Amino acid sequence: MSSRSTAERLRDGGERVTRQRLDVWEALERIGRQVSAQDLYDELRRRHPRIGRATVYRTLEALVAVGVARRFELDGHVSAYVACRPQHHHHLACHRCGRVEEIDEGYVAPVAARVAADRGFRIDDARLDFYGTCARCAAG
Amino acid sequence: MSSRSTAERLRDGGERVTRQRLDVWEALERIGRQVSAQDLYDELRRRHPRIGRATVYRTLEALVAVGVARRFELDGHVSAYVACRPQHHHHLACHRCGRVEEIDEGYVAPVAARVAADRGFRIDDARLDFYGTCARCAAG
DNA sequence: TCCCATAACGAGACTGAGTATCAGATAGGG
DNA sequence: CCCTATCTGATACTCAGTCTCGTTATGGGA
Ligand SMILES: [Zn+2]
Ligand SMILES: [Zn+2]
Ligand SMILES: [Zn+2]
Ligand SMILES: [Zn+2]
Repeated sequence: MSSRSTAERLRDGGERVTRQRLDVWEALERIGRQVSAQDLYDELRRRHPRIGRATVYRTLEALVAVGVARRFELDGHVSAYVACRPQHHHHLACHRCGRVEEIDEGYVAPVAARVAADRGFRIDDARLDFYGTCARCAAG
Repeated sequence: MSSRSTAERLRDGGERVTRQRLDVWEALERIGRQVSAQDLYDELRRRHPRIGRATVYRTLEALVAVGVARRFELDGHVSAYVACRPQHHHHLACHRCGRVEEIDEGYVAPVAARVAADRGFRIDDARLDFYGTCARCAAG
């Protein structure tokens, strides 16, 4: 169950597991696409009217830190978050419907290795994001 | 000369060429690394005390729009800008010294083609960014 | 199970990046 | 040179994100 794996991830990262953090995670996963922190906060308050604004923001960063969510940048300088496989960093985002698909690490690793070798760079992190129109939106 | 090419780029994009826009471009290029809009504004006011805050922000977006600069996201949810070859989108950023090197499109295009074919995605734009330590910082 | 140190929560104040407004200035085509 | 659409800059404003601090609750240890 995904909420259990998130709880374990939090514990492994030295973070406490709280009701609120699981609520945030559940909402993020249920939405299933990229969403701004503010919109997620509004959504959460419908089911959990007492949840705090700061808690949502803090929790989203915690989820990113333990690797089950990822922060994006939207147009207009606003952050958005998406539930995400741990350690996964590469995405295919449809800017029509907002759906985010994941890209396997295998596509990227060889490029990183070549760049590191060619430029003498020690690479700690990589981000590869493609933007376009998903198959479903292109059809419909 | 690079400022002339920037002027041409602005004109080609239907944007006017003003003294302030060239000043912003010149400062951005002289700095030669990623810089926040606020820091660039502070820097610009030393030489051009009457330049307006909004002008700097607007101009940076205009430079991005015509393809001679690129917007980054720094930690802490702050945008940073860097002078950039037109249409160039891929970078190698040293998080020790802030230097940004460019990555040739040739590294990325084959990956984009494979992803598009495998997933039925029509790709409009791609971002590939590597973060790590540059050769100079690793040595020193 | 109970305790308790410590981390997380929540209400609300605060910060500051970024934007809107608008009167005045200016680029640039005719 | 003129005219007008665009740009500038001073200022006010918005609102995403953070901080504070008193309260609550987790989770490890007795
Ligand atoms: Zn992912
Ligand atoms: Zn779509
Ligand atoms: Zn570049
Ligand atoms: Zn460096």
